[in-house]
Amino acid sequence: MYFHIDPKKNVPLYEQIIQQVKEMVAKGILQPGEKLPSVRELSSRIVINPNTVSKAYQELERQEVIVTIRGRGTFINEDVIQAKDPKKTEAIRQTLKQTVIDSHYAGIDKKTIMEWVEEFDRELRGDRE
Amino acid sequence: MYFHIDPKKNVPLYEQIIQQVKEMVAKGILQPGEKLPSVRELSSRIVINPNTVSKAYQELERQEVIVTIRGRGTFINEDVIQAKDPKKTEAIRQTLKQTVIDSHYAGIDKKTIMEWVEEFDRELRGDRE
Amino acid sequence: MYFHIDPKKNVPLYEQIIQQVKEMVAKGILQPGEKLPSVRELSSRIVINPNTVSKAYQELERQEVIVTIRGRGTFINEDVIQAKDPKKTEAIRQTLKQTVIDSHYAGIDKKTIMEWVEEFDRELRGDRE
Amino acid sequence: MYFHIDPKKNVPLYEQIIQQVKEMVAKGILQPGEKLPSVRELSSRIVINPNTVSKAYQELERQEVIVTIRGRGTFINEDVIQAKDPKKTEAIRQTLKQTVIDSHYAGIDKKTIMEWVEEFDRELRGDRE
DNA sequence: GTGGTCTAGACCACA
DNA sequence: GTGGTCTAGACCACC
Repeated sequence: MYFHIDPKKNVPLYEQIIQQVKEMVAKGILQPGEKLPSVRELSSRIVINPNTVSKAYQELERQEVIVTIRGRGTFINEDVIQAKDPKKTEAIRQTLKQTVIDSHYAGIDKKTIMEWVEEFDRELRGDRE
Repeated sequence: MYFHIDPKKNVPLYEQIIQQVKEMVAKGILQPGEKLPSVRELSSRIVINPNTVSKAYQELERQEVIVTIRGRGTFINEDVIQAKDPKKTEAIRQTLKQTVIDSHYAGIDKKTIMEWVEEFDRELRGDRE
Repeated sequence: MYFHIDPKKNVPLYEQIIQQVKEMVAKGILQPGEKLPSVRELSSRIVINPNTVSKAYQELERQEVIVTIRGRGTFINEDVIQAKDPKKTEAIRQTLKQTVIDSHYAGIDKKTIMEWVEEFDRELRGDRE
Repeated sequence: MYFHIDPKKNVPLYEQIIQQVKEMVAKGILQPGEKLPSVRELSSRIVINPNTVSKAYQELERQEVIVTIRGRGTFINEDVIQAKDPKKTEAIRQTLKQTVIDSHYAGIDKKTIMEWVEEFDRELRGDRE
């Protein structure tokens, strides 16, 4: 369970933590019920301010990816929610549209995009379902 | 040639302009050599600070999507560059990966993603190639 | 006499115990003079730290809901106090106000709130008075 | 548009801000589209750290009570959402239940509770609908 | 030990 | 000017 945080990216640090936890959960690297490192531990491990880790954990809890139990720690939620939120869906659609346009300018063809989607999807679902 | 700018989105205004110009060029709505509205005209039309439009145009010129000819105006570049920049490619790959993960949490399956990619790609290339 | 403790709730564990004891007393499920399980017994039954149970009992005793007789155990107080504490009254008023506001945002109308109050009140008083 | 923040309450400062904004919006004191004081202004006005105000505003935006426009400020949302979230509804029900129980111990009868609900509800809806 | 809140002060992107 | 992010360091409630 490794975190790769890059302060040089323009993605906020707390957002990078969120993304990586969600990725690890989706891939099954983090199992439901499993304990996450404490705020203090993770913050010292990736050399970052505890508040930043805390912010990431709170957002993850809001998204129901993790649950925090007072005085005990934070844990991966037992049942991962897959709520169909129309707004969220539209946001993803727009991001994807922009990605396709950007790919066009970067000389990446549709076939490559399709292969990448296959690859990422396989990483998430292929090995367990 | 219509712009849909939404200040409520968390995408910066200048970025929204950039995206829409690039989309219109990629779709062929804006043809090479075609003249863009002046900074002042566009800024008054979409009710936005001229500096913001100016920033968007500067960035578009840096990306070689448009060219500015002093005293004449700004125009769509004659040949759209499709440079294969490894950094840009990797950035797109990462964005796509995150989109696939987000889709997983939003309950959007691979099939839907694939269809969307098809749809967006068709909009860009289908009608002219 | 069952306890339903949920560590995932953001209500502290000791507070959940307090609330449930008070509810059972108010409903008549726990009768005046009745013996409560010992700290050790209850803590092992609901799988919780004994200190947490102890804290709940101490607070219940402070509120004169229960009394502890050294060497004999803890018991429901013979006469439930209904002291009119202006501070407490104001606190309840404020909580209720916030609940009405939250209901407004949650799309719950006044009628529903009234029905719920009726329902909860009936559970407390209806069956015995 | 006055804020009454009391650091002595055990309700977090940022939560007090959230509650008061929601109350003012529900009462019509703050109209849709109206601008809220900037983070810096409000923080200096109620003598509180800007980060605390910022946290309150971000949570209010998440709840779609306000919208923030980059570089311009924060505004009351044009259409107040009244989403029926079962979890939220259940949480309100539980809070109300606890309030009724607490009222029982405080010697407050059902009639008083009903009157208070009437009073608070009138403040929210009575004057405009 | 755990996470939650708050302060003070800094820097940055955006308009 | 606006809000967003991050750091450093403190205090508190809970378990």
